[in-house]
Amino acid sequence: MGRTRQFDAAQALDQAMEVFWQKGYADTSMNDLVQATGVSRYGIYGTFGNKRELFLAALDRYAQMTAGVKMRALRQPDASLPEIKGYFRDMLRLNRSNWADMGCMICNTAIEVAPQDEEIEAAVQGYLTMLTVIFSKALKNAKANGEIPADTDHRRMGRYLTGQLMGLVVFVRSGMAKKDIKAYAESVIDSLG
Amino acid sequence: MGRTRQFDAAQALDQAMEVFWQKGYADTSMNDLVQATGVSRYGIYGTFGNKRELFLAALDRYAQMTAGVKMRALRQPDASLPEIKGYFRDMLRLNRSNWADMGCMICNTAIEVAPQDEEIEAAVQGYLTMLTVIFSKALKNAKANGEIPADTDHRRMGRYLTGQLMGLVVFVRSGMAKKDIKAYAESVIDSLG
DNA sequence: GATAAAACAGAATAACTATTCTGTTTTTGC
DNA sequence: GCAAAAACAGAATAGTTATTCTGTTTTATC
Repeated sequence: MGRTRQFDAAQALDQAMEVFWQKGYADTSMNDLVQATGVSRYGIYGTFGNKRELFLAALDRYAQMTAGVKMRALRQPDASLPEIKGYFRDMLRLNRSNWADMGCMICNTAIEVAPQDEEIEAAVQGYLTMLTVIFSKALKNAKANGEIPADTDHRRMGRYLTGQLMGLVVFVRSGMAKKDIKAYAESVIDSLG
Repeated sequence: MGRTRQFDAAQALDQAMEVFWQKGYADTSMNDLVQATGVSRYGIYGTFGNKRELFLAALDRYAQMTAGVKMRALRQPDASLPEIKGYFRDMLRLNRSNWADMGCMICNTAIEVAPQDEEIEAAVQGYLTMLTVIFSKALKNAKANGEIPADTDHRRMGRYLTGQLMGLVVFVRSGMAKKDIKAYAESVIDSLG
């Protein structure tokens, strides 16, 4: 018995994620979240715990979305160099969409929250490792295909690409001119040979 | 006439800079600044205006310090490839110092504040351009010395290095394991040939 | 339809925020 | 030493914050 819930928790989480992604943790108020989700305080606290736990859930949702949607092609078992290059090219196309200058929530969180919260720091490390693993696997395939030199350390290069991606999303969020961001991304792509 | 100031404004600015660098803008309170600097509210407001103006001054101080101290060798008129590589190697040494995991204040500000404040966004762009110019000049010398191919676009490569540096400082601030950060930095250095 | 359980909207709380105000102390020029 | 100006410490203010509480409404089961 009891009244039925008036909102969709998954949808509310998506909306909360977008606010946290855009404004960061400290600058997002519970009021912002109530407004953005249309869910009352009661509903938010009852469903997600508190602000910090909601943030953790939103961050995880972001990582799932990134891996599941934006990196779909890159995560195919046979993905190799073309998919890596395609990913960096797609970033520039997304850059013209709604997400124009929000950057990457994992990177934003690494900068803003990780130094002050061990659990969130550990989560960020996990997501960064996930990115590195995704790149590494594609690089391993690229090596098998002869697309890159046979003596490439694909793990190390995977981390190298993750770092270059972080540079890209910093540029995006910093408000840098699109042409300069594009030139940077092309440098990354060109470096892959 | 009038009472003499009891504090050194330059020193207070340095201390404020360190707090902002570590905790970011939103999470630093005026109380934090009063405590860290030992200067009263009256002194801070009278000398620096308000929190935002103090932050701008601290950010500029940081950029001057970075360019003037950390990049001293790189800014010599005849600096070339060895100085670039040396800079990335030095970053790892600094990484074991007091500034262990604070990252780069320009990057932190790009992520946290730039999207919400046009003036600060413009300042960040200026500092990022400054970094790119410093790298570009050294790369131009490297080209003249035959250390890198003659057809290198040194401006573009300068920005590429700035982006890779941003990736590095994101890793540092994220709390990544030192060995992985080191491997990343070595990848950057190796990419220079 | 009655009842109990759960969800609701929004008021209340307690702590914190940036900034300003107040009364006191110190200093310099006379 | 006196007076005025400036700097001081810290109280006061007005606003915001995350979280909890209160009273009302809705729902599923009997």
